[in-house]
Amino acid sequence: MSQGRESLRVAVIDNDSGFIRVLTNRMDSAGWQHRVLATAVPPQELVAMKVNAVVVDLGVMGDEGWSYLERITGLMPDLGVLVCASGATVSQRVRGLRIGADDWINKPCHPEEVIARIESVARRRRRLKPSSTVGPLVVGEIEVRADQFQAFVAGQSLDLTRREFELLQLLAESEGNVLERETIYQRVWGYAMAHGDRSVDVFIRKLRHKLEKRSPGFAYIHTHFGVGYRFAAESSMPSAPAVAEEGSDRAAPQSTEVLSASV
Amino acid sequence: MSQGRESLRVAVIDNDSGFIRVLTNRMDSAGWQHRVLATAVPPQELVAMKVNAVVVDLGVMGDEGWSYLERITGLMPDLGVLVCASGATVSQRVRGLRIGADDWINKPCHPEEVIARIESVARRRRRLKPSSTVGPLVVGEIEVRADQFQAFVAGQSLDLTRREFELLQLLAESEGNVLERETIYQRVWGYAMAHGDRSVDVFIRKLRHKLEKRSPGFAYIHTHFGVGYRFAAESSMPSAPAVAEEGSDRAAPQSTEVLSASV
DNA sequence: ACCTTTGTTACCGACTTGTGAAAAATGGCT
DNA sequence: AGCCATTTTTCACAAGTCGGTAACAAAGGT
Repeated sequence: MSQGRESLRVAVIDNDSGFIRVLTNRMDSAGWQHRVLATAVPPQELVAMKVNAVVVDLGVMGDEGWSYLERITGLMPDLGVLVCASGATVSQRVRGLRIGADDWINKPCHPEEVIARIESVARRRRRLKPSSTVGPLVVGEIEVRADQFQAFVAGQSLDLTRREFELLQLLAESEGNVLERETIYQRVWGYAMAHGDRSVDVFIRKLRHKLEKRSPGFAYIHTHFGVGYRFAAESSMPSAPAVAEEGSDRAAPQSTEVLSASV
Repeated sequence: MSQGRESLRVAVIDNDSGFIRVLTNRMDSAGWQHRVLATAVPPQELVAMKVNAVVVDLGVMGDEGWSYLERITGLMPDLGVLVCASGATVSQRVRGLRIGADDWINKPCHPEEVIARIESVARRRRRLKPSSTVGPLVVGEIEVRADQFQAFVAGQSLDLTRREFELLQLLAESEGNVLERETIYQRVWGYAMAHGDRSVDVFIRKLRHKLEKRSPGFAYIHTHFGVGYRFAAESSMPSAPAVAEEGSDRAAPQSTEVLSASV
């Protein structure tokens, strides 16, 4: 499992240009995605950005600062909040932490410490909910559920083994794209594919078989000769129209019809 | 506004008597349970104390400090760790945070701020609490009662031991989801699972046995080879009608609407 | 035609899990 | 303290399952 150093998404709410410049530099070299905001934004917007943590200087908001802090910590308990303010007293820091901030560091401060504290806060937050963030993935009639390590068609399990599931998950995630064998092997097996290794082909066959069993009438895995494989739900019925993408409503081959609700 | 201020359990590893006196005073008035240790104790002992957080002065351990810190953060990812040391440099603080400390505050510091930071570090507990406050948990024929540390079928106790109950409770709470052994061990035993440890398997067997005794005709614990276990009440009778749950059939997806168009 | 790439099947060894029992630890009791 | 009953952990072995390899067939490309 190569979960370790995942790139964080961080929002910075501050207008101290010097501080921002050096901080964004550090975040860049750490490979983090970041967004700088000169002023407070509505909490909804922070949600939409899907950030793991937010660094905020309460100074930019004046008296609103406290209530803003309270709002985002109350609304988004999973968000890491690091307050980074100039010349705050002990009682101010205590107040901020009590309200829900995860950490507080006074300026002037070393950017490396800010980075380390963001990491720490994000690490702590992530321990909370490791899995529930990933919603089920739907392609054609297939539903891939990471929390179950399984895929389903109309509620019926495909009985995939671990490797089979991981392969299907990778394919489903990159729906529509052609993946070369080397890429697939690298991402599912975790290391480079030896020359002449046929494991990918064999597992593709196993997957095809199980997909066909539970969802006949669709072809999911398409071979691109000399290149690799592409995953896409296509009707294999000669007379039926092509795709089964979301939104396409048509008569099902069997007696059961599957409607996919949202993206 | 701090509602369910359940008393935290905190261990303090330090020998600075003045600091300790004033800190324990504050913890007492906050209603926390605490234990002061003049020297480092084996991580297992911290596990046994079931503390939510530990405050540690790396000074008391000399060079061992770093490795000790590394050990406890590695072994107990859920433990809040607040380092509280005298005159640490930025790079030392960064190193500590990187190793896994949740926070670092330099002495001399105001005890109220230490209290607030401990709270902040331990705040993740809030999430799990509400589940225990709600009524007993029912899955299939099984009723799990957290207030009694027992589970029942038709009013009959399963005679679970403490560990058995905790394991069953965890499984029942995450009904339908596959839990990996490492996760189970981490959440029931409280620290990281050693490689090759079979305790989870053994207790799963014990649970299965007791569940089978009191509730035959149902299969509750399902093995996912190479992954872990999933808890769900499924009728083991071939012809018998299904579950006493809201979903009428097997592990069913929630995000997909299945419409049967049969005549 | 020729060679290369992919499909398909069967099999064996390695690893995972089930199972019972012994050993160790825990906790109460006198 | 020592003793006993219960619980937890560890161990060894049995039973299963899966993954990767090899070997051959089929299909695609030149």
